Amino acid sequence: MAEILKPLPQSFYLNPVLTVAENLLGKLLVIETGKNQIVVKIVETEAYHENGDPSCHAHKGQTKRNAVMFGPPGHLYVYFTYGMHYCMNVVAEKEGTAAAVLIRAAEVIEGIDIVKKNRGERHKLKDLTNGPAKLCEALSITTEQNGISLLENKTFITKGQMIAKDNILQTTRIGISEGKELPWRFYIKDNEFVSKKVKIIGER
DNA sequence: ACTGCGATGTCCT
DNA sequence: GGACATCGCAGTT
Repeated sequence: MAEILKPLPQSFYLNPVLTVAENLLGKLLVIETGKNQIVVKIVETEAYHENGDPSCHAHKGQTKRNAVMFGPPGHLYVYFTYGMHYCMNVVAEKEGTAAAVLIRAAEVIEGIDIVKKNRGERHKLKDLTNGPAKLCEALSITTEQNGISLLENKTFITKGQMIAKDNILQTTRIGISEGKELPWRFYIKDNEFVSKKVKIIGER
């Protein structure tokens, strides 16, 4: 590899979850897999918080499944859903407060061969990682990784491209039935790896 | 382009 | 027993 990549400090994740969600855009997620590594650029995120957010898994308090969300920031919260899919989140805010950012989509920077192998060769490039469960499959993330630290050198997030405010769009979240009105989804404008194009009312 | 729907297992009430 | 922070495929316009 060309350069040394360093994990973001825990202080990055200690911020309010909406701040973390927005600031994660453009950052690089690095997965070391044996002698290879996969690097992806985060292009779409959603924030979830135990307070005021009925769609958050921790909305009704701590359970076995959501326990990691209550733990220290900078760890991975992975859950299984729809009988066949995994979704990955980054735990934010202080220990004892349940808050996390769902990584919904990313763009592969390095390790495309491994990603194609994980996802299946039939897919088009942009369909490899343009959704939360697709991303987990691309990176081989399962509940085995639930709770791991992002502050060490195996799986971590590092500084990437700075995204100008003008190139960040904020909308309501996708695939939930409660808390629909909260504009807690962030994505990079015009990025082709974003999971869903949204019709913005009033735009031509 | 969009719409509907089946697959499938775990957690929580 | 119901819900589920989804995906891929088939059918339609």
